[in-house]
Amino acid sequence: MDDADLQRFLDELREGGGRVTTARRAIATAFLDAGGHVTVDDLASTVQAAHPEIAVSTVYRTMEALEERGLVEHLHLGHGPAVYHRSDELHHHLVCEGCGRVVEVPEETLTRFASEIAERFDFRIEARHFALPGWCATCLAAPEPPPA
Amino acid sequence: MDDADLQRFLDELREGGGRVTTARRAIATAFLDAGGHVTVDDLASTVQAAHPEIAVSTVYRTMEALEERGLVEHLHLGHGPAVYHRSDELHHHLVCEGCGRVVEVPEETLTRFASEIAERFDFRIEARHFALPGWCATCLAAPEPPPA
DNA sequence: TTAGCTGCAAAAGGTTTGCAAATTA
DNA sequence: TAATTTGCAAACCTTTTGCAGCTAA
Repeated sequence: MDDADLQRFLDELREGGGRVTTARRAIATAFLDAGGHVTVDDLASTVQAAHPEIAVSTVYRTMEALEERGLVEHLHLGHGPAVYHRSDELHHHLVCEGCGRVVEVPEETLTRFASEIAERFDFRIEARHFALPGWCATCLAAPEPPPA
Repeated sequence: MDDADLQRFLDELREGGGRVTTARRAIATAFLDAGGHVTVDDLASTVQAAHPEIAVSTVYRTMEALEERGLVEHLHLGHGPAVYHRSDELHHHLVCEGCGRVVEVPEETLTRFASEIAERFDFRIEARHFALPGWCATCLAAPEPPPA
């Protein structure tokens, strides 16, 4: 993990009048160590190994605080819990409905599609908050392929 | 509502060894009357007006049975409960994260984008199960526009 | 000192499940 | 009759909330 990142997270927390506590330091560290697509539950387990007293609700509230400051973002991969990732990673996500595998696709992959939608439907697609579902090649070839 | 549709729903239920009960008839009727994008809760309320004893769990199980037979499909519009629609309406959905408005877009709107994704990422997008989030023109112009 | 956090426990939503009793075919 | 459904209640899972006590600034 990059210590500078942790520093930045904590600094930004303080800047908005927030406080840096043991829990927040531990959660931010766990998050940065994990490197993408972590659930609150993942973070809670990691953090609780060293600090069993840190509550899940604190993890929720800490991630919320980081999100308000624009440091992290959550997204929904499908059913199940939301995952968090650093907000400086601007990619979209494809999720296989068969195996759950996540494929990251660069932002600009959607550019043309998004402007088509904007033009025809007067609607600005902002597809980072929910993953695009579908089927990966492996699952398409598998014994139990997707419906239709 | 089209009586032929109800008939078809009930027939298909019977064909697979399923049974047609008072509850299922009432639920199917309520669904067809509603005409798209109904939650289980919507259906339960409608149905319970005449049959207070019909349980929500029965509505879940009935819609599941209809879905297994390919008559209906559920999709997730965002947070909140899933909605059901007839599976012969093959469109995609845009949902405004500001006001919740749902815009239906024809299947083929995604064709080019989907083949681009297929080619570049070996992944078949199947975006009917989750709506595409974004912002409608009204909310974009509103006092509190979307982040970023 | 005092606004801002924390832990805990409880609650809120949406959905699923177990089971005995009722019903359909 | 035998297999399927039902109603009810309880459980589940993720997330949110209330609140008294604690703590960073």
